[in-house]
Amino acid sequence: MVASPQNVQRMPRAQRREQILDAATRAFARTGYVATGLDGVAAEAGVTLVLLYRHFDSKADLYRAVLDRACARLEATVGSSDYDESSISALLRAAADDPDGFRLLFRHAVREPDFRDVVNGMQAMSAEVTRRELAAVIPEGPWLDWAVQYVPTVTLEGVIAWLDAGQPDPDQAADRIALVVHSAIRAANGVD
Amino acid sequence: MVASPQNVQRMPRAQRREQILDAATRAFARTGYVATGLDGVAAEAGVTLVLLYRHFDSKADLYRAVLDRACARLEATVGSSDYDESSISALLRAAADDPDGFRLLFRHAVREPDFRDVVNGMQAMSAEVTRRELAAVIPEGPWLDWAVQYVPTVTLEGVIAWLDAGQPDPDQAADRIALVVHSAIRAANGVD
DNA sequence: AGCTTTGTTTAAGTCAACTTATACAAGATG
DNA sequence: CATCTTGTATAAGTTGACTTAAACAAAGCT
Repeated sequence: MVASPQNVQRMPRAQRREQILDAATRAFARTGYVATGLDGVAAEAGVTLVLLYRHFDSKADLYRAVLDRACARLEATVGSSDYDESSISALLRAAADDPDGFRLLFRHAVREPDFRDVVNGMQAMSAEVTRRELAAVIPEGPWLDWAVQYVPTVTLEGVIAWLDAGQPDPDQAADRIALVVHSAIRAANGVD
Repeated sequence: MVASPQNVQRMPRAQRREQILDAATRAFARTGYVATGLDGVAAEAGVTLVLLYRHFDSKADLYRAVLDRACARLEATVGSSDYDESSISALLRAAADDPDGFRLLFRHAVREPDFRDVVNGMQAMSAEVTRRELAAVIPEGPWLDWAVQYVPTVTLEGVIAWLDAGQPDPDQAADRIALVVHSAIRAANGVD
């Protein structure tokens, strides 16, 4: 005989799916894809492991769904805007709206070869756009390469540090991160 | 009957150990602890899987040895110096001396809870020293927290980007990273 | 009331990666 | 030459995590 489950939280399918995605985002944001077990995800969501498989075909499928949603949210807030002043504000807004997703994308997903393709929609922003913008200001050579890698990192890490610091005044934050970014661009052109 | 191995590279035990550590550092630097298989490490070292176990008790043991050596090298070059101008030069020198170890420590090991303790000898540098230095310049509050996390990251990512850019002129690099670091500190105090 | 949907429990299957065991080949050394 | 050390090859044991299956309970809708 099977014990009868008390206090089961029933939910329409779509809503449950979202709730699982929320929990999975939190869980994966802590330790990334490989090191995070589905046990942990299920526990975080407060449901059974089996239920996960009623909503997603596999671990990879779930992870892709998590990343896709995080990407979609990010792009909805940031858009394909050029890499100008306002885009830092937009990034801060996006990070505040979905902190776990933001951290997941930029602390883990970017270094997971199997899923890099999902983030490529934004590596366009991060790499190609940046290079085009920077190439107009920095002469060809190793220091341009340096800046192309460094500037996005400085931006994103500034945002993440802002999240971790408790999200003080977003407008100030945008100005301050912009200051650092500009100094990085100036640095790539030589100190003097 | 067993095929006779041709062209076996014999080596004194200590030297083989170092060679394995080199290969393991490269392998782990690519994908971190969990996602890197001992198969891959053995292949990278050009030896058999079984031989790994003649030198190290387990995967965790091997990884610890790799991290310990990378830490030791880093500390030998950087020392427990204060966080002043010269320490950026020292970091660049250390990174150039052991690029794979450097990347392994600061892109992977810092986010692997099971092995964080190994890196703690330098989280002293990264966290405590930094906080003391910054607390003298930045008023208590969320922006101090922001800077305490952001400044070390800006420093280390600057170094890694420099590695990836082909290590152009170390002296220039030190000046340029210092410029960005100082601008981050200034930013934490407000833009104006 | 009866059917569908959502959920649980329990159990078992699969598979990759870590780990250990055994036997053999060949250089180094006294 | 005898022996120790370094190395390979092959096979099997172990474990943890992903995955599937089956049976049952209860909420919700028609």
